[in-house]
Amino acid sequence: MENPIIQFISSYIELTPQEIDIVNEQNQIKAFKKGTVLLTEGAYAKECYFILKGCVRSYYLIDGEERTTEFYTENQGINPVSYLTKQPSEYYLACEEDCEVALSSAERSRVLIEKVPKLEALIMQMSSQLLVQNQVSFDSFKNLSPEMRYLKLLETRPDLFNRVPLQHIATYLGITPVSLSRMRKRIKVKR
Amino acid sequence: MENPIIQFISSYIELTPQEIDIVNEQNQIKAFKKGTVLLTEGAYAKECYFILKGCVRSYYLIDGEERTTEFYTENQGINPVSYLTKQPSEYYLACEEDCEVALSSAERSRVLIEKVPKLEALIMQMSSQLLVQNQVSFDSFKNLSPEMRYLKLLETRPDLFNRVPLQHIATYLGITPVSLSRMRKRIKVKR
DNA sequence: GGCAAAAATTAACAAAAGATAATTAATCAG
DNA sequence: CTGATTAATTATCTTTTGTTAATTTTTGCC
Repeated sequence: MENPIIQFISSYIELTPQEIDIVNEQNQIKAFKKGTVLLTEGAYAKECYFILKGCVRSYYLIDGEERTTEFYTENQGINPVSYLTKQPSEYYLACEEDCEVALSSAERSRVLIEKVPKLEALIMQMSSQLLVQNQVSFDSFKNLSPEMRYLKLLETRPDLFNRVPLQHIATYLGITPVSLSRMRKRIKVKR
Repeated sequence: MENPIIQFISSYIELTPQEIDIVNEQNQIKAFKKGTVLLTEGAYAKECYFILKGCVRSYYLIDGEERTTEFYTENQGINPVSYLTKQPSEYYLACEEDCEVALSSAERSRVLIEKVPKLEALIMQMSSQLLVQNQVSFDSFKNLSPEMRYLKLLETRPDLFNRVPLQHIATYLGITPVSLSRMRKRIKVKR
């Protein structure tokens, strides 16, 4: 059975057996226990991630409160802003479940692209795709009410509700946990 | 006096006179009157833009209401989602002022990169920068209240308030024009 | 299994936003 | 300059969210 990264790459471009070996060589996989903090506010992100298994949450700490901005799950990549800008991170990354994560660094990405040049096109494509996704998400967030955001999340990522505490989903939706709880009750009564 | 695109590129990488000529050749500049719609919902964006002068607004039409998602002004690039995905656009692009805009297309970008390969690195860098900006904007939007978003916009882009109607700023901030008007009054009274 | 900690819900009240309608102000074309 | 159109404000009322605190439920650990 092939590893998930090769599977992922192969769904975009064809890799020769030699190239698969190279990718696997450059590949570092680590396991993290639930609760592990991968990145802290103020720290410099030295690595980017690709989730093989589990769930990682990004959040800001504002007035002592955690404000969730994203949940990353299987087959999602994390390019911390701090990793891209080389500035101290403004947010945290923490494992919400036991995780298996593939790690890469600027240095290792460089080597990998050097050895398998056609990966560069894929990376550019993914980067553009990431931008699109982010933009679409932002637009959708702005265009929807909290209640519609909640209902949409229920449809698009129902698994999240069994994987992370509701309070984190609340701040992800841009509301307080109390408000989410109230909203859920309201919705139940409606039908 | 050099044209703004050359100036812009030169602030990142060094261009030889020959390269400047090539860039200028591939460069198409158009003027649009205020009110011109550059992209319509359902249409396929064939071009991307770089604003030399003026202001372009992106907005969705939802239940007959315009919901502004971005204001693009001088030295900002516009990569419509539709341009990147080759899918019909979900939003509109319209000139809020008389504009001067540099246009590019997939074909022309390809030729340009072929002739000036070092531009590819710049484009990748800008793409990554765009992703960062978008992510930071989204996070900030989610972490701030409408009032704080308004105050922040006043600080970071005060020019907008003299360039576009408040109603569009309102939907950009994620609230209704009526609510913005009320908020402005509230803030005045406070001090 | 039972205890402690964390999470979720509920209640009550204040603050802000949405909706609708009416009024005032500003803009623009002839 | 003026009338017409568009934008902005104000008022009123409803709905939703924020805040704080108390209570119930769930989770995790020994």
